[in-house]
Amino acid sequence: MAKDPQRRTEWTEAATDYVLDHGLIGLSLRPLAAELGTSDRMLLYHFGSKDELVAAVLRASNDRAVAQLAALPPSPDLRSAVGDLWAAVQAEPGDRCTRIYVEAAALGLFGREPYASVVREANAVWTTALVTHLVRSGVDRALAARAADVVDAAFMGFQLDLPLDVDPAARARAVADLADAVAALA
Amino acid sequence: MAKDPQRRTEWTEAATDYVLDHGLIGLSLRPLAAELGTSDRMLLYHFGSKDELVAAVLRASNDRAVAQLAALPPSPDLRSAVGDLWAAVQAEPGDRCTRIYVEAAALGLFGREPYASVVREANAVWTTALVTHLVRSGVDRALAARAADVVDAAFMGFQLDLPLDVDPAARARAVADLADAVAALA
DNA sequence: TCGGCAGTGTAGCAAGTGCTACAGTCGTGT
DNA sequence: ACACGACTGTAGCACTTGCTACACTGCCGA
Repeated sequence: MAKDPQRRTEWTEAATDYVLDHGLIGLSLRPLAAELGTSDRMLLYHFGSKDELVAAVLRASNDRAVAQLAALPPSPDLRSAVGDLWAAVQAEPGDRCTRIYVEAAALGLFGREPYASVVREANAVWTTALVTHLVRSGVDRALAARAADVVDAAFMGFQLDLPLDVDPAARARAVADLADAVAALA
Repeated sequence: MAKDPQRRTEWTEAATDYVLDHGLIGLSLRPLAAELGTSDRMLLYHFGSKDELVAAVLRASNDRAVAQLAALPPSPDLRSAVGDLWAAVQAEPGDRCTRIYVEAAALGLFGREPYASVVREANAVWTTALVTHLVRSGVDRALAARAADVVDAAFMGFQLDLPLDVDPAARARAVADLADAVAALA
């Protein structure tokens, strides 16, 4: 489809930045192309279709988020690992990746492609990253897998509420409660 | 704006059914109007704008979901209350209301109106309903409020993963884990 | 009887969508 | 020198979007 992989990867990164800023749901090729200094024509030429562009962007965004998790130093125990993970998820610049993931998941809620498929991939990779961090923090692998499922779900829920600007203290307490609760699974 | 409140409420309910079936994100007036046996012209006349229509639909959807929660008989304790709540959230027809809520929250992620405002309202009402059920189930009010925050977030996360058709047994285990974890907060 | 007004149908607008047809410009291999 | 293929700019297509202008109907009060 595309012959210049260099240009394609450059544009994928730039497009990811753009989407992270402007959101995924209303995404349209022409404004994006203008920001990249090109035209919708060129984006379609190099990516084949908007769907392929979106898929590439979502994968890139997910890669960034996972990389940020992987860079996290091990935590002393499960309880503090939950807090550390939330801090990592909330930290620039990965926080916006999670936001995009949530948008993609919403778009895939009714099975629409390519969102559903890409979200399925991304979710698997993301959950693995969570488990890996827990294991690195000394948590038993089986427990880590179970804890990760609960923690992942709760994180996504917190992320959905973020623009509601709930009291930050309340959110911090909720995260602490989550950590305590999950730690009690041991 | 609209002079015939009867017609407006009828259409609100019918439009809610339609949105519950087809999703909120790609919603367009003309197909919706066709399904209701009218025209986009009429919808705009009676609702004023698409945004007002959407707001009405979201409120109606949320009302339904909350009603389903309110109809739930009290649970014996906090732990089983979490399981019962999840069963209620998952049960027809309220499950689709949660899905729409997730879509609306995603649409409001970047502050876009009317989604952000309506989601803020809906979230408050929904959380209150969760707390109410927990209190009715004999949970201390302060604990119920904290548990509800964690449970709510986790539920939304589970909802996001639903179309990924994760292993049902794994999901059941995750819900059970959540219940155990939250119960440990006591 | 008549005027006004709520309600409705028809048609259309301006804007934006993803995508494509066509023509051109390069650099490169023969 | 020439042809070929990769790449790109211009223009446009067919379609959808929310919304509106205009004309018309019917009912209700004066």
